[in-house]
Amino acid sequence: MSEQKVITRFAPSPTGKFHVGGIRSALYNYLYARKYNGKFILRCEDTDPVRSKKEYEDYFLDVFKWLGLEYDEYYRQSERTEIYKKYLHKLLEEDKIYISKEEVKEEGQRSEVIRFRNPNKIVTFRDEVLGELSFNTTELGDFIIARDIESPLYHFTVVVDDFEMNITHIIRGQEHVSNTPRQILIQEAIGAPRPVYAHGSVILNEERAKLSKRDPLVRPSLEYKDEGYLPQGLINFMAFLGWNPGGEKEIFTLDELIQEFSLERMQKPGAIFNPEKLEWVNKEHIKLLPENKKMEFILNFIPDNVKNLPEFNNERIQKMSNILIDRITHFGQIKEHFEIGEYNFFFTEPIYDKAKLIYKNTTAEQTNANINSAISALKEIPENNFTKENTKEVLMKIADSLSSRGELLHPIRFALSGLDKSPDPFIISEILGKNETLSRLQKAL
RNA sequence: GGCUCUAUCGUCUAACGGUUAGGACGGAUCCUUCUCAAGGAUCAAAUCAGGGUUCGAUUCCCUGUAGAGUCACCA
Repeated sequence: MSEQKVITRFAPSPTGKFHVGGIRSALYNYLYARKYNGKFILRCEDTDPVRSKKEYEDYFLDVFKWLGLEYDEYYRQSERTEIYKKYLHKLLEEDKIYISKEEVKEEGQRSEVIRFRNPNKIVTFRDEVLGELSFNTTELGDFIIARDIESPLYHFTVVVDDFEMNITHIIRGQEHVSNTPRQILIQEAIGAPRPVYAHGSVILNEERAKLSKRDPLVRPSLEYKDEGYLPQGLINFMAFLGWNPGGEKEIFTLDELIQEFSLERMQKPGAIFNPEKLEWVNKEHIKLLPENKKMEFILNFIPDNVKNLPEFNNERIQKMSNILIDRITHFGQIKEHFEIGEYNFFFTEPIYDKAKLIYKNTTAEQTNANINSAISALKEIPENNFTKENTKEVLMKIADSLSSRGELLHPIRFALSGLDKSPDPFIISEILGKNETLSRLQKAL
């Protein structure tokens, strides 16, 4: 017997902006399908006409595009009414479902719905992460599977579609375990085979509650894009929420995740979404970026008013790339840093309080003398060799001869940046270049 | 409340009967150029409790406790 091809699916409903929590299930299904050279199907579950919106469908489509999770097939349930109808008719004929008269208690309720004739049995199924699970379906009663023949409900459409699309593995969160027995009942009624189930851990917030829509943590996925997170960072982080490959390596590319992913290593206990860890993972992926990619991101996040500063130019940004990136965990922070003026001194002469040039309890005369000796030492360095290594060498020689290095280093750095906190004077002078450095030091005198 | 599931540092987790219970994030301390950042080093930090089973339990079983999920004419 030949191996059955793996087919997985992810089925979001377009009733809100697709949030990060959902990414993990999508990812697991994607990884599993790719690992076994199977198919990954994306299905838009838009059977609820009042809550489903086209804009939300476009939204999750954009998320998949951004994350680079490619799907092999795409379906919209709202376009499959005829298929569901066919099954509904068949089950009606077989008396496995029936049209039920209802007492109308609330506005909007129908006087007639379609109910499933519950065989009231014990349903037992094997879950790849939870083991064997058993439910008495009697308590479910004759649950409703369609409003009417034209409008089937979730449990029914899911089962029909999974059957029609030959889904072999259903990987989802444990919030769905209690849905499983009734879906199995429907499967048995339409004669569908039972797929492999794998119910992963629930993603929790800091309060240990399931991520809910109004949780500040479950932001719409694209906000992460807008804030300069890397898809590979978010993917790596989400993959590790409730799964891990066992080793000590933590930073994985998408391809590596495909290689490593396995159902057996999915976790049972709920996993708390820890934003700080995301920051770290994302930063690790930033470090992995090639230089030109880093530049691209940096440039995208520099505010326009900075780009209009007198000495702004891309070459200078290129030189600043390391100090910019050292200070961030996602690129949006570059924008923040520029917005509060952190780096303006690189493109325009700083304005500062002269008194602050003086280090601790040194005198103005000493400070002047120190700056002067720095100037003459710096002048010796050729313009085309004005590197941080060279400036460091000459400046440190002077600094070490003083009673404390700060007597020299502080006024130099401050004269260059005008800031209490800034990168070190060596890298600043390299970025500024010999002329600008000397001129700012001169001015400080 | 019913049903179902879960339980290792604060967090994500490793250890699938035998380890000084490992790693990472975060935290603390120190070092590395005055400051900031990055980097390096070191430290603190856990097997929910009680019973079994076993020569031996984080690991298997039971009870308790705690937590989570779910109980729609939503998905």
